[in-house]
Amino acid sequence: MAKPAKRSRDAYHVGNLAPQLLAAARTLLEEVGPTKLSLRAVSERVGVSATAAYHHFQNRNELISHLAAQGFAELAAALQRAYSSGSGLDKVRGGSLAYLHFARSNPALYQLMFGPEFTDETLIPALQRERLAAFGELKRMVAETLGQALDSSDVRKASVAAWSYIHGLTSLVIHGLLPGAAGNSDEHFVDRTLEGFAALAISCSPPIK
Amino acid sequence: MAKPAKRSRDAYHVGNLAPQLLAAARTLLEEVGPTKLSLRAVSERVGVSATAAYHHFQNRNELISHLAAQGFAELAAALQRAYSSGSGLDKVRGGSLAYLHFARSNPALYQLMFGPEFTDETLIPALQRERLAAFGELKRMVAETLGQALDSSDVRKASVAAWSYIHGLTSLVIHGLLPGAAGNSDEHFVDRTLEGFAALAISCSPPIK
DNA sequence: ACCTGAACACCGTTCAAGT
DNA sequence: ACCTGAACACCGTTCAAGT
Repeated sequence: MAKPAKRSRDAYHVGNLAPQLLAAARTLLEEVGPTKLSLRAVSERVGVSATAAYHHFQNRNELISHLAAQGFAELAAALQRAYSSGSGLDKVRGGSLAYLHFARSNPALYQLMFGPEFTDETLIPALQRERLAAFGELKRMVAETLGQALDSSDVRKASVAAWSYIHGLTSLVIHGLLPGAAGNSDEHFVDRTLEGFAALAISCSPPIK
Repeated sequence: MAKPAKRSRDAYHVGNLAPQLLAAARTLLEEVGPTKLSLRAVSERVGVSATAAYHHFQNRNELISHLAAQGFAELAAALQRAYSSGSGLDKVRGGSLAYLHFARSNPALYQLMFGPEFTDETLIPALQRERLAAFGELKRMVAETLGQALDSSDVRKASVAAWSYIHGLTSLVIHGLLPGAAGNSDEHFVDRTLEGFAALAISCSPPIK
């Protein structure tokens, strides 16, 4: 709320610098984009020296890892809120809308979450955990629409399929690869692609004898 | 083939520096990843001053734009080669395999192609053109499996759906978000997700009366 | 026309020193 | 324990000067 005024001289020790840095990074992220988020700019915005962050995070990667973890936690929560008791299609549509809406509301964060900085196996525990939690939420939805156990083979396969679809659509929309990506509603994209899948499913299923 | 030996003093003018820079950038890209590809490192590898590139490209963004354009052109070619005259499912499977195989063979390039550097509308013509050409190839495949005209509404919707699916799957595999992403074959991922969609389609279609 | 070198404004990161 | 300042090795980019 308040502007990030210069820290007064007597507040040499901050006490809660880590969360302040994360908050500043979060807003800066959406301002400058995922590739141009710099530790120095974050520190300056908080009003602290350029190297202060190193007493709370190992390096830039650990800072943005926490940002990404935060993003997955919020995505999981959004999916949970989207719980729908309608038909199978209603559940899939509801979840897809919640997913796409979260990403379009936090485009830079979403790009960061699936960005190239976290490809290797050296993920911090928080990121690994929240990522799994978000995917777990998706699996729960799929299990319900299929009416099968959470750990069944069908649910695992269908969950990866559903995640591929909604992540792919989201990614294309956010990066502006779809014509009119800016002007159209979440419902527009989700409903049209769902119709597209239905058409493909009919053409791909072997003719019923 | 040959090592990028130091340019001899008499070759002050190179003549074809632009393609040399692109070639060096392409190999460096896969070595260091899409975010850490630096103009200076590319120039050094070619054996030219750090600022020479600015006589052939406006800036770093234009250089990597050409790289991305190259990537989309190769992706389009790969999809074209994957032409399959089998059933609808065969066509979708063949195209998906070609797509995923291209991306897994050029992971950093694929990440660059869909990276955050090209979100705005200021795309260079080459990139816009090749991107459209690649998507056109995908549309052609979808039109054939649906048995409908290239510009029909069904084909447009199903094409975005298909692109969402395969881009999403590819992205998840490449970024290592899927368990065992490294060890499994292209066929494994494509066949399993295709089965997953089939299961979802059955649960989502309204009960046949 | 094509390339270089010095210069500027940035980065991430380290380390000794301050409070 | 927590933070700063100077320092190092990098960046992208500009601009005057060299060939």
